[in-house]
Amino acid sequence: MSTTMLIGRVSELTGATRKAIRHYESIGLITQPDRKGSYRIYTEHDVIVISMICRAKALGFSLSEIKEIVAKKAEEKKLPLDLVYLLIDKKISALEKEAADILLKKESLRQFKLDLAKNFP
Amino acid sequence: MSTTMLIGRVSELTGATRKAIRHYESIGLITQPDRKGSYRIYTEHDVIVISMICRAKALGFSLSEIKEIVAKKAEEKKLPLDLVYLLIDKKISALEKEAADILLKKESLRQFKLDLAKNFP
DNA sequence: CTCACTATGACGTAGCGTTACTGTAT
DNA sequence: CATACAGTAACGCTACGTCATAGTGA
Repeated sequence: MSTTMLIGRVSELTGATRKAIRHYESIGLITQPDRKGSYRIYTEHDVIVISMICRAKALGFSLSEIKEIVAKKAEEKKLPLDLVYLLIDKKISALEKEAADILLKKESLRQFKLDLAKNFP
Repeated sequence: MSTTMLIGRVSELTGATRKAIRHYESIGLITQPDRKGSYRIYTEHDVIVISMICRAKALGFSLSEIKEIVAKKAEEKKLPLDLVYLLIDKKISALEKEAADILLKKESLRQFKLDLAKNFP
């Protein structure tokens, strides 16, 4: 028999807020849990799933990207490694572009400051 | 007498879309222009202001930050240099933090990929 | 009449946060 | 009765994009 818990406990264990957890449910990212009366009842498996969602989010994946992976995993009954690798590589490329943009912005800002200092002494 | 123009021309000159220009007006970032019938009439000064908004946005400033500067400028009747410098420095610091976070994420992604390859051979 | 431009207004986006009010009792 | 936690619904946020519909005439 597995341990079950209410949403508050899941929130504590995963770091996701109760609101976030309900949100994931509302967009179909996680399955609708059983209810005890009106209260949602979660299992340890739910905790694992939600924890992985949090981890993926921290790595920069959007909920729709995560949903895409979850959907394909359910369909193929195993983690779609090719898709995951693809998304990771795309994410890394995007991050590299972001980093380059940040450098450019920093330089622009420094220059802008110098311009101001020169024009408004 | 100064040149006047309709919103489409302003859009061409500044790079801001017509929708964006109306949006700036709706949030009070730019003043309401005169109308010829129902059409908004802009001056060259408006073009300058909107261009600067675009530039500030490209540097990473939010519309509310820009509005803050514009408001104080109107109040003091000159560019609030101290505020501008402060915002620029804050922006640079934020960018540096972003850059550091990006490096961390990239490393995490690479590690995650290695973990996957190891656990799903 | 048509073309090109303009106007308003409402809904959509991402990912929840924040009330606001009500129901439940592991 | 009070407390702590659960529930739903709805608006807020950022900066516009995207229709839909209608008016104008540089």
